[in-house]
Amino acid sequence: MKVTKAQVQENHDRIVKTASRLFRERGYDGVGVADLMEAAGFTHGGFYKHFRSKADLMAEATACGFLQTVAENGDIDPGEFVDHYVSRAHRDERGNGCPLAALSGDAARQPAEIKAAFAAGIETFLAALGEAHGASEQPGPGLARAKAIDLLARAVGAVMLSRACPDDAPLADEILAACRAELRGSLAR
Amino acid sequence: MKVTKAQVQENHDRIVKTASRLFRERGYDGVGVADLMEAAGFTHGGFYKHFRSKADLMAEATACGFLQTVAENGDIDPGEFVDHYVSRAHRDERGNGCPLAALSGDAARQPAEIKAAFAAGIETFLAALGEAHGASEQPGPGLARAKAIDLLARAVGAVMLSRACPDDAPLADEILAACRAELRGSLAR
DNA sequence: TGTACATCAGTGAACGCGCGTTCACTGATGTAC
DNA sequence: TGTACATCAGTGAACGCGCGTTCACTGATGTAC
Repeated sequence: MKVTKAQVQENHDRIVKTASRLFRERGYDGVGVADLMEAAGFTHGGFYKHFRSKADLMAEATACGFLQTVAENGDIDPGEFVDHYVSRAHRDERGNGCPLAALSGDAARQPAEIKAAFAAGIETFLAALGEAHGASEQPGPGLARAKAIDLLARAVGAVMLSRACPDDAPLADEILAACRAELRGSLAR
Repeated sequence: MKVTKAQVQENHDRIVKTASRLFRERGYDGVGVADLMEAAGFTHGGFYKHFRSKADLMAEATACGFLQTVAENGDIDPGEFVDHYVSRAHRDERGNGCPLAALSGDAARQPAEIKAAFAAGIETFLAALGEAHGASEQPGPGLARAKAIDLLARAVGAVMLSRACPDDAPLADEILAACRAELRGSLAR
């Protein structure tokens, strides 16, 4: 049965948001089209009325995840960002966390379409961090940008290494605590 | 046909080494048992004479990758480590590079068996970095360990973010350059 | 505004394909005498 | 040392299963008159 235009848009958004969460939880290859459509409340056949391919959705869902994450992390100063990002809560909530920490390992093996979504996401992140960072203490935009890049890489690396450890390993929490402390120290300088 | 005991061991090692390289190149899910055995010069049926399951091989191949990587990065000082690890050569040579940068995203979704191999690999890395780092300038072992963890997370994060960008994106190289410069600055302090 | 018809989002069965794993078989190796 | 036999690494066909994608169909929506 046909549905209203507004309903189509709403359904499309629901599929993308569901995919965005599931991809972050299980990886791109860990979520099938049928899985995903069922989780969004549909049967799998309708998928290709919304997307040309699974890769298309992957790109769209990735961009959606960045939007959500940057909105949550954009308007806070670097210290707050570190505490929020390099945390057990973030590590344990993959589905609502940053796509960089959840999917950048997968992205490296994906087609240019998906990699482009990551590059765009990183730039958005840098712009948000650079503003907060640069405004507070850095006069030169170039230096502030390099510092923002390093800050992001450190935060992403810390969460990823922590996630790679067994859930009950003390090392998993130690990594977060050590990186958080070192990052705070760097920001204070 | 049966083969000599020495040949069995040699074949086993060849399968593990081949898997270690292929997994780092394509991810755990990107390499099938048949693919892998063919790349090592065998037919797929013999796989289960060497391993109880694919997951078993994944753990063994991961440990093998860490051995190789720590051997290459263990006996150098932190500055050399940074230049070697946070480099275009490393980014572009996934198959012979560090398992942390190639597979820690995948590891987060794998069974405890594989995660344990990662935790062990990280500890080996920290021991190697901690010795070089701690001996040269740090008196307290606790601080040296936290610094080694942060150093590793930064290096891993930098390579992973660079790999997530399209191959021809300036951002990919910029990330490596910025993180390398910031890391060198931190080590100098 | 009311009617007839074309559109198309969503359904559910079906497609070919590659996956991890199992199995009967082969034949050189390793062992017991 | 020589012979008979059990072992078992490697072969290649086969298994059930889930994947991404296609397709004929349905029926309410949107549109043309």
